[in-house]
Amino acid sequence: MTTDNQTTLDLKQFLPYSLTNIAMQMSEQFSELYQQQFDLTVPQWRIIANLAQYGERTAKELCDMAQMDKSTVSRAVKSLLTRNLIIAKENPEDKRANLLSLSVEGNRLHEQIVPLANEWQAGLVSDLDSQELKQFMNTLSKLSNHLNKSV
Amino acid sequence: MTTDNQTTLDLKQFLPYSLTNIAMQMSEQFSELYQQQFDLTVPQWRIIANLAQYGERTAKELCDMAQMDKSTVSRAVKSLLTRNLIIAKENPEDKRANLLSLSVEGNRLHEQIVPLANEWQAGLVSDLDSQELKQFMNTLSKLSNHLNKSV
DNA sequence: GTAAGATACTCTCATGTGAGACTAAATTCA
DNA sequence: TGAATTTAGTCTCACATGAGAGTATCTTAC
Repeated sequence: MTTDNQTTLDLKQFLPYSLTNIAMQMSEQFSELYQQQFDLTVPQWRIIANLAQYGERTAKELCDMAQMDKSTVSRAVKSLLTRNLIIAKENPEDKRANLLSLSVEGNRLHEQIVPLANEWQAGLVSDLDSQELKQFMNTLSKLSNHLNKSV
Repeated sequence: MTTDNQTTLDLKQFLPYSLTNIAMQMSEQFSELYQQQFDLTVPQWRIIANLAQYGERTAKELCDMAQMDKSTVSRAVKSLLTRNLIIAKENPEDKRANLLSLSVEGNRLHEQIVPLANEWQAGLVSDLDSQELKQFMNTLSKLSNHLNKSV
């Protein structure tokens, strides 16, 4: 790939541009699977998925893990609590920061979505062989590391 | 990569999730380069970059190219017009759809941003060798094709 | 050629987001 | 200890976004 630093910018090769486009499409298409069917917003789904994978966390930790604003998380948590999909437990080590975790219903919901998610992704990557996918994930995590370094 | 379709979802490996995170970080970090310095919003920058690369286009075409909502494009175009960064020319083939293009000032602005963008990306991918980058771009475009097929 | 439908764009309105003020709790430092 | 600072979370406000109505123009079908 030759890039002329002076005058030319190829958007297809420019990552902040093309990756944003692709990520938006993915998120949009995948979120159709849970939005109407399970009445979850994107932030709500992200919280549930993180609690399912990583267990008990505080709101702050969820902000950091999923790169969401504290207000967004605060609202999503509030709504998940009223729907009894998550549980808040007092944190013995810090009374400001409740420990959040999935309720039985929340877990059941998550278990319904997981196979849909895995199927969806299997379709998405069906054009790639496993070596290519592995390589792609690897490069992605290098990029992610680089971005986190410079913060 | 082994995935248990029944109960497990690894968010790090789940593309709608991890790609969104990475794309958001990229866009955020890169946009710092043009937001204050050149007083451009993200949609404004995207329009300028597309007009620079692809020449004269209608608002509708910009919507499709950059996956932006028609309202968002309409507002960004309006503002770029009042700032004289772009020019609207009547379209002989369709009086509803003006042909938009960069003005001299718009071009000058773009020429200032391009080297910053290329430098920025060069830093981002500095951990990758050129083969790895090429492969990554290739996989990205396969994913993009797949997403566009299913729309 | 005209009526009916589709399309490009603008505008209005409802909603979600993020910045920043605020409160309560924890930590640091003297 | 006690005072000053930091931190977690909520709330308010300003703003950007996207859905949908409205207008002008173009296309299709009879």
